[in-house]
Amino acid sequence: MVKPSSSTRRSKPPRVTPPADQETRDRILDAAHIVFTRKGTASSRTQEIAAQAGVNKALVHYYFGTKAALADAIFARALGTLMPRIFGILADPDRSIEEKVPAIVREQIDFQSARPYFAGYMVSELHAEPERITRLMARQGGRVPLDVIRRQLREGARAGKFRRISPEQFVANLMGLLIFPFAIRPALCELLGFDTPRWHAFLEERRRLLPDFFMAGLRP
Amino acid sequence: MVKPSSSTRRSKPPRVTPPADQETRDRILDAAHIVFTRKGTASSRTQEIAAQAGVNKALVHYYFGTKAALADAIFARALGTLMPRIFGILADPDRSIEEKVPAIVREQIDFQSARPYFAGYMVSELHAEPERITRLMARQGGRVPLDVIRRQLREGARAGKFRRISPEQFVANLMGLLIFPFAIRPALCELLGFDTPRWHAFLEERRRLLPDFFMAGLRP
DNA sequence: GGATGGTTTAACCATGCGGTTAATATCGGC
DNA sequence: GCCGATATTAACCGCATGGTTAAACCATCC
Repeated sequence: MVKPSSSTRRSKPPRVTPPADQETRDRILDAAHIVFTRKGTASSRTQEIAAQAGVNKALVHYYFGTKAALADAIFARALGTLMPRIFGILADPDRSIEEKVPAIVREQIDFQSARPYFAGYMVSELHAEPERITRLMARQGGRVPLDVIRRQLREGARAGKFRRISPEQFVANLMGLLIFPFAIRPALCELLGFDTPRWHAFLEERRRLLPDFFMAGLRP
Repeated sequence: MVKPSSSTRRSKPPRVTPPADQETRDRILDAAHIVFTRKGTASSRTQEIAAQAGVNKALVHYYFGTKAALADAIFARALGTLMPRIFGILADPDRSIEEKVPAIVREQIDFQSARPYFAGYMVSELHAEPERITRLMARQGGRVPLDVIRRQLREGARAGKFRRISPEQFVANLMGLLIFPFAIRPALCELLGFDTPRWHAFLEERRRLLPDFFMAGLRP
């Protein structure tokens, strides 16, 4: 635990916010991520996070002050992991929409498959505490960059390649198709009678289908 | 409050499960629905439900035994409201897919618009307690009726009208497109810079767009 | 080797909350 | 008008949980 002391340590001003040991800090963050994503913030116990991190409960408070602050950190981190994977690709001016959509589909199906609780967690938190995203978006990034995709959609429409569709609808459709099935996986499996292998088959099918389905939906 | 006594009352066996006054029972259910959908089961307090129902907290337990049981009741009720609206239409053998899709789109956008917390609540609960839906589906209905839609998709594909697509993918796509934006509304509004009027404009646009988008996606 | 200051822990505290209980209110039947 | 049942309440209980505290720990510097 005892790391070679924070490198950003200046000698004169006696620091106010303790930077604290980065290693244990990360251990707690990782533990919190596991617990929070699995159970949601409200049903998670700081004690369980501490245990998961192999650390005393008080230490969690030492590093993050309050459960809510820790929850914020985890949520912000999750958001920061997810959004660039979608909007990073969408904002690329050097790739056509026909290239971007399959790329995002592949990327997201891989990403979400590897993190079974991620989508459900995100949606749940969004619903449980809608103000949080306002707060967070204000602090960091801000709006999402839609100009590239807007331009590409407009040009495609002018060329008769696409139907007239706003980038907002485009994004809503894409995210709905990609994320929703993961967010409600247990229900979907029960509803459709999927066991785990059939779920994976479903995802494989989806990987092939979605790009065509989505692009066909774009055409007039 | 005091209703003309339960009609199902038999005189001999001293009833085990109290049928209890239907009117207050419903008042509690309605109150619980409001609180649970707004805050989610985990963050809701029985006290708040009681207050919302204008009733003593103990009475909630008198009627439903435990918070979890009440939560189950509310969730089952919500599921029973949502599913038939989608699968009732889908299972109709007398309407073509071209008729069903726009009907469901209209219906769902109206339904969800009138219940801003519904979608988020459903997804959250699904994520928080995945076993619940297993339990519930076993008790009531069971699987979802996909045969009609399967037949229609197959015939459409044979006629060259549709791409080859399984009813499972069909349903996943439809639900994702319809429900997801409502489930993450706060995030979507923040992300896309929507205020309330623009959100409604977005929904209007969506009402027009989705049937075409979806049907175009089906075509080969 | 001891003073200093960040790190970690065991023990503790206050309280919010789910659930229970025992007493009261209300009504239908006689 | 009283009886037996159900309906409703105020008061209470136990405990889990978020958060605090005071002490121990352990590097590092002089």
